[in-house]
Formats: sequence, C-alpha cells, structure tokens
Amino acid sequence: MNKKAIDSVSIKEMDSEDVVDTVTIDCTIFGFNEGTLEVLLVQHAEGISKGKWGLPGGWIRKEESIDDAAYRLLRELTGIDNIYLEQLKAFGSPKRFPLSRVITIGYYALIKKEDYRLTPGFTASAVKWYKVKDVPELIYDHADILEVSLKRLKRRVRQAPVGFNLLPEKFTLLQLMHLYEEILEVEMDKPNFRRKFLRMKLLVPLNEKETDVSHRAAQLYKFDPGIYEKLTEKGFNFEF
Amino acid sequence: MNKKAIDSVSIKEMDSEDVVDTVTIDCTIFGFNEGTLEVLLVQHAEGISKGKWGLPGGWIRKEESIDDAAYRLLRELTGIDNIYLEQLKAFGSPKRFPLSRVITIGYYALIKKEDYRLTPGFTASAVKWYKVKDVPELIYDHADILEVSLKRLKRRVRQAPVGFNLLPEKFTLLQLMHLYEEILEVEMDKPNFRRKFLRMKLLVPLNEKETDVSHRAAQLYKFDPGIYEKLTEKGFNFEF
DNA sequence: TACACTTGTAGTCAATGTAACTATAATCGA
DNA sequence: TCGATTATAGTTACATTGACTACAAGTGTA
Repeated sequence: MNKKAIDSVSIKEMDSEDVVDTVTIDCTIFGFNEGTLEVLLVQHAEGISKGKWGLPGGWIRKEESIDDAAYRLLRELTGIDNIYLEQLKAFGSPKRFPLSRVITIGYYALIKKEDYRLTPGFTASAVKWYKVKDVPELIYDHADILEVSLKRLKRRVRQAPVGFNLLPEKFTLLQLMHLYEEILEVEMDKPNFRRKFLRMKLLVPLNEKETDVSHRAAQLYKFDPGIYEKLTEKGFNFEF
Repeated sequence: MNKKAIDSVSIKEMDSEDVVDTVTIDCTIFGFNEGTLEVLLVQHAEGISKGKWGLPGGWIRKEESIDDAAYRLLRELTGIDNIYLEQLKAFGSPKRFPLSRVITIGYYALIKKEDYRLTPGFTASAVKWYKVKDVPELIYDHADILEVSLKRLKRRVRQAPVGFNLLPEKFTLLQLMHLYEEILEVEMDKPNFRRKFLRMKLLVPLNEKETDVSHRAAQLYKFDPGIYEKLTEKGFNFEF
C-alpha cells in the first residue's frame, strides 16, 4: 500500500515503513477564540483526497502505544507538548477509507490557542482554524469523528473541569461562562453561574483585573491545580 | 502469523484468513445474578495462553464493520441477538500481545442472564460466569479492559437507564435498587429510591406481584420502552 | 463635573429535590 | 392469632437552583 497516497499529512511517517499499516489516528483539536469554538483542520496536498480538508492524523509506529502516537502527532503539528488529549473510540466501517481497510482511532484534544504555533514541518500543507459551526466538507468519515468529538466534549465538560484547557492562564468568570455557553449551546445566568462555580473552590482570584475594557474591569482568576485534578478524577456534576 | 496460536476462542474465524490481522475485538459481558454482578470469561484451550482465562474476543472480517464484528462474536458466543453493546475504546500498548503488534478494540455488553444459552460451537473451550469481585488472573491486558468496562458501566448507569438490560423482563423495585447498589458500590435508602425512580415515569406497574416469597409480595414492574428510549438518548442524572 | 451606560458582583425568594427518618400496610410462617 | 419481615407511604430539615432585583464600579460623553 502506498502510504503517501493515503494521507499526505503524516509527512514524517511516510519515510519510515515501520508503522502499523491498517490503523491510523485522527484527532479533533479544539480551540476557543473570542467566544467561538474552533477546530484545526489540514488540507491534503496530494493523493486521492487532494485539496480536501480533514482532521490531522497519521500512522502509529510499531514500537509506540496508540496514546503515544497521538501525543507525537499533536506535538509535530502544533508544537505543544502538554496537551489535553483523550481517546474517543475506534472508527471502523469497512468502506470508510476507499483504498483499503483502515481502522482509525479517534482522539480529541483541547488546547490553549495562545500556546499554539505552527511547526515548520507542517507549513507545506495548509492548516487552518475553522469555527465549529462553519467547517467545510471533510474527507472520509471525518465528519463523523468530529461529531462524536463534539458530543464527547459536551458531555465531558459537564462532568469535569476540562474546559479550562481551552482558556488562557488568566480569565474572567464571564469568559468561562461564555465557554460553557458556546460548548453546551445554552444561555446562562451570570449571577447563578458565578455562585455555582465559586462554590466549588476551583477558582483562585488573582491580584489582577482586566485591562483595556471600556467598562468596570472584571476580576481575573486562574484555577487551582490541586482541586482541578481532584475534580477531574472524581468528576462533578454541572447541570444547567 | 498463526492465528490459532493467538486466540483459541475465535474458533469460527480461524478457518478464514479473510480478517484484519492486526486488530482484534475483546468484549466484557456483564450479567446480574442474585444481586451480584458477573462477567463471562473463556478459558483458552491451546496456544501460548493455554489454560488461562480471558475476555471473549476474536478477529474482524475484512468486509464487516467493527460494531458488526462485535455483535457477531457475541451472537456466536451467547446465542443472543438483541444485545446491549457499546464500544469502550481501543487498547494499544505495543507489548500488550506478546507475539506481534495487535491492537484490540474493547466492548462491553449487558445481557439478561435468562436469555443466555451457551452455543454448541463454544462448548469446546470452557466458558464461565465469574463474580466481578472474584475474577481470576486474566491474559494480556484483559484486566485493564475489564477495569475500564466497569468504570464505564458505573458512569453510564447514572446517565441513562441501561441497567435494565441486566434485569429480567419483570422485576421489583428492590431488585432494581440492588442492581444499582451492586454496580455503584453504595448503599441506598428504599423509600427514597422508590420515590426517585417512580417520579421519572419509566416504570410500568404490572398486574402481577412476586410469588414464592415468604413475606409481603412486591409489585412487579417492566419498563416503558418509549420513555426508556427517550431517557437513553437524552440521558438523565442519577445521583446517589 | 455630572450623568448615562455598561458590566461586574451581591443578595433575595420561591420552587424543587434530597437524605434521613418514622410510620403503616400487607403477607407469611409458626 | 401473633410476631417477623418486607413493601410502601409520609414527614421534616436542608441544600440547590432559577429567576429575579439591586447595587457597585468603572467609561465615555454632554
């Protein structure tokens, strides 16, 4: 099988044949920008899907675990090392990939856009942030994978404070609320949101306020890593 | 690769080489018996894992989806057709299977033990129900898969009424409560449980009561398939 | 400088759900 | 008929929530 034809994105892997050749990884990378949820898509430069957009992905090396492969691919694409990453599930329709039987393992990642920088190795093919509500047609079953990612994110965000991985280090309560509103597609009440979130002691108020706003500046917060970890493990229940 | 050596359980598949040879399926099958949660394990009859117990599994045919493969394997093993089945995730440590690089896709299933019957094709190798708290050492990474299955079941049972798939058609409120207690490993209060569950209108009281009990007979219920479906999709929130 | 406007933050109140109980009803076996 | 056992109903104190109102703190403008 000609891997070059299959997936022009996984440039680094194409040189080596030392990969599992029936299983790939595809990853939905979420970012949050000015109140809007976005995904990172790549444009395939050659092969049968030339010109079309898809989720970034690649091959698994024979000597690495699938999680390691996902981290590696993400690092290669975004330059970020400490990333929030979770496996979704495997996608395995027999016809999902037209040239041969390839099963793909879906992942989704949450990144702080401020940390993100495009790495040189990838500037060859186009890479672009798309608003989730505005993605173009995707190759293969990537629309499926994106949809499952979104559902999973919606569920996850109500059970653990993973949303923070999309926000900058310092943020206001309103930013946080807008994040939840955007992901869950609901409208919330400011005072109630505030009360609820502050009660769980996850947020640490900083000695800083917003700057450059034309109204009363809001308190900036960061989150308490200890409580964050506890809540991520134990989970909470965030009903709206 | 000699598939016979890898997994003696997937007898039916061994004859055919028309399978994806780097990916398997392994399935945790849960049953509920007299207040205890059980899993169905198989004993490998030959190969490197001879005599050891593991989760039932097998190969994926080239022309079937992975979900179809899981259903097929389950049907072959249990004789049940309409089974509750959900994919867990893929497991892919490079060394999880000693002979070659094989990635496995974990599933978990819930069955009503009354429906279960062992099929002739499988009586060759030993098949046995084990109490979840009493499983023997398992091959490969099957202990991992079982652990993830249990975690998933715990989470799922609080979000949708999937627990019913483990109960017989007709059941009492107390049986239902014991099921939740067993899965979630908590103790509950009868009156409160009753009130909470009845309020969601999921249960339909039958014109029948328990028989052959040496105390006041309890009302028998079945669940309302319409509401069941709605709740399974929409989810609920069952905190205890 | 005063005032309007915007957004942040605090507090109120009724409705709802829950945990921990107590109390009563039904049934069986002795 | 009585006592034991389990089903089912009801009570109460309490916490959480949603929908509000009110006020504070800044900005920009007349």
